[in-house]
Amino acid sequence: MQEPESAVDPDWYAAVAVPGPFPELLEYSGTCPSPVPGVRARVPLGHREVVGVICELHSTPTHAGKLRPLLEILDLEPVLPADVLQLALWAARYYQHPPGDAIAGLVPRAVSDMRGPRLRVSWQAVADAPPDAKRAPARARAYETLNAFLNNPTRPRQSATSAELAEAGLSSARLRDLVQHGHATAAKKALDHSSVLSDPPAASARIQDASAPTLTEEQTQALKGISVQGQGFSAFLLQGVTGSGKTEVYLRVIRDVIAAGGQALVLVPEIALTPQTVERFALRFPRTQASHSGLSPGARASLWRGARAGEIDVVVGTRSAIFTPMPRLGVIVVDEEHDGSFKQQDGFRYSARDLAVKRARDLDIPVLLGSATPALESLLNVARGRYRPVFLNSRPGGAALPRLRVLDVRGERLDEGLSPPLLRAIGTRLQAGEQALLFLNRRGFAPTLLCHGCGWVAGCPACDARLTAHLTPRRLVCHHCDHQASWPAICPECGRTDLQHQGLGTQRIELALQRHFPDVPIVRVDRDVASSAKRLQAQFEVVRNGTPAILVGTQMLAKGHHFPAVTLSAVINADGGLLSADFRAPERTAQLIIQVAGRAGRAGRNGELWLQTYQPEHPIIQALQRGGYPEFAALALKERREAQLPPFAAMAVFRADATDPQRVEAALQGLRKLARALPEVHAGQVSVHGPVPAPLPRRASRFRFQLALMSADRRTLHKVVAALRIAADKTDRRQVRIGVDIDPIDLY
DNA sequence: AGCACGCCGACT
DNA sequence: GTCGGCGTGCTC
Repeated sequence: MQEPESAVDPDWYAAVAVPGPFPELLEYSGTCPSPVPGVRARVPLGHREVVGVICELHSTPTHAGKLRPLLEILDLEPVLPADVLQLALWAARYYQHPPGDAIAGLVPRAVSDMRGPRLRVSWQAVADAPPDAKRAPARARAYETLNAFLNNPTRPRQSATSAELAEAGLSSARLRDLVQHGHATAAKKALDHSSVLSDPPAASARIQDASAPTLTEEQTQALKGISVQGQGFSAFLLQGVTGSGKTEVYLRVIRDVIAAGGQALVLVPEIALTPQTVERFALRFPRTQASHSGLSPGARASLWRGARAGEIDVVVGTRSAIFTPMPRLGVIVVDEEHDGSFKQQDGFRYSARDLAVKRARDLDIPVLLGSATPALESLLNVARGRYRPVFLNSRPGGAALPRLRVLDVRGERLDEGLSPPLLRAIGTRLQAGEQALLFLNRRGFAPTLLCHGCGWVAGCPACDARLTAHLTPRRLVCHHCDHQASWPAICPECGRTDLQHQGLGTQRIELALQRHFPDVPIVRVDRDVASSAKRLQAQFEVVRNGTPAILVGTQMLAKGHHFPAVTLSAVINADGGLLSADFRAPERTAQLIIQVAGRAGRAGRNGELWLQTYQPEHPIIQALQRGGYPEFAALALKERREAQLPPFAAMAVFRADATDPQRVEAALQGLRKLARALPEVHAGQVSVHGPVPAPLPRRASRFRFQLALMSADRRTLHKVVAALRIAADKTDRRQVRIGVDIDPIDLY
């Protein structure tokens, strides 16, 4: 290929993060004015041009092969400041993800378009050389389409973008073909997005704490224990029961940081990032901004710009906010640190919580992890002296933690999953003018639709899963791939009308409660309701006035929201998480139960938590009943230690999927074989498990397998994983997709 | 990922 | 000859 060779010798060599599945940075040569790492550059890549981020500069080449010259530096100032760039590169290495791809996902599109050059390609027909309609009819048709588009009588134009033409039915390949044969000319035009970078927020008072509540004695002690100023790196685990005022402690810590001219980053779980959460910070610190995946490109760019320029004091965001550039960052807070949403579940599978600790260490600033139900990982870090524990044990206002009532439902005649004692207890609370909250981990009406005549079960055509019956709208829905089907009136197998729905969903509980308590509003909160923000707000409005009501819902109910009038909460089916094959299921179940408990009995009223279970003697339930979460955690840690499972071992999982099940298993079988030949595996320092089919073996028409690796030593494991990944990269992505999940939190 | 190239069968 | 449809291989 002909390359316009630069006449002069290169002055420097740049390692560039280029979007794509490249295991390393790509190297280019450059001349004269040396750029700063973190700026974008236009570079040639194969037969195209892409935009990448310059990560490193060297005076001598590193790559053995030929180097092509970098085409253009696109920024004067880095789009990624050095610390964020280093964090992202470290994370790409740690989580074994292509660095270019990792970095491409971080920078807002409008700030830096990494997902392909945002170049508008415009095309123009050349009139004097139409193709021969006989020899090349397809080409002639393409030419005609182009001509017709440009000479459209209603809207004639000089040129057209490739996107417009694609809509008119001309593929970019066809257009390129026209250009190649001289029937059209192409002109490339860069898209201007400089306008996005403007509007700095008006300077104003940075702290407004006139109305801040006085701290309780315990909060004051906790704050003393944290004593953030000038202490450098330190990781704190703030263990506070629900309602103990953790947020107020965060606010005080952040206050001091801002007063000293610093910035603060607050990470919250996806489900907790509500306008109310942000408002809580914004009232105290006017220069607060929310960061989450739903931001418009403009808002995202503006946040990025403002944070980078130091005009924003507090960023409250979900996991991706960990990469926000903040030049004067003084503290990082991770609220509900045990929450699974801090771990990205596909692609670049980083843990924002763990990266928060890493970033704090790099910057030598404190990090504050808070939870009522800390992850076992974090508790072990306390035990090993890596995190400093801080406790908040009582609830302001003197409300006691709800009493745990384990309700053995064996032999009870349940009405739609509800036992008579529970119904009576709810009735009592309602009569006392109070509210009740019922938790069930499944939305819809019923998880199974079954023919009583022939045993036919409504299944998903694309997954190994049953379709869940939904009542409003009346449909069958796959909760794994969103496949929808109509709810049949007769059995498609045998034609009988004897269709029964089995199992419980939130809609079904809602109906049953309406029957039992016809005069009381039943408020359902799950993903189906939450898809409409207005509807969700309307639902909460009913609850907030404090008159008798019953809330029914999934996870969404268990987290974050304040329901002051709720005095009874119940887990309808506490057994769901006790039977799972995933060794982390008990931990998640216990956390959920405690979270649900936390919804009841606030604001001075004592509450109760009911657990309906078929296994009242189960160790998890026993431990929770005896000593709450700490007792459970001690038990669970002991079990994990004995079984040498995380957090006592490091873990990595290779996940593979393909349309052909044999191919997937064979690919992982190959990796396993390779692993066993490695000395670390052979010597037993690293154990290999599988390959086994994923718990949901077929999802969205793809077959899934996984291969797990564990080791007592993280670095040994990393070494083995790195070696295997090189082999995995050699398998054809188009046949079998293989990805690595470092520190997985879900085996799914 | 994106793109070119080469090979194939089908059509004209 | 061209036209498409694909598998295969490469990109500093």
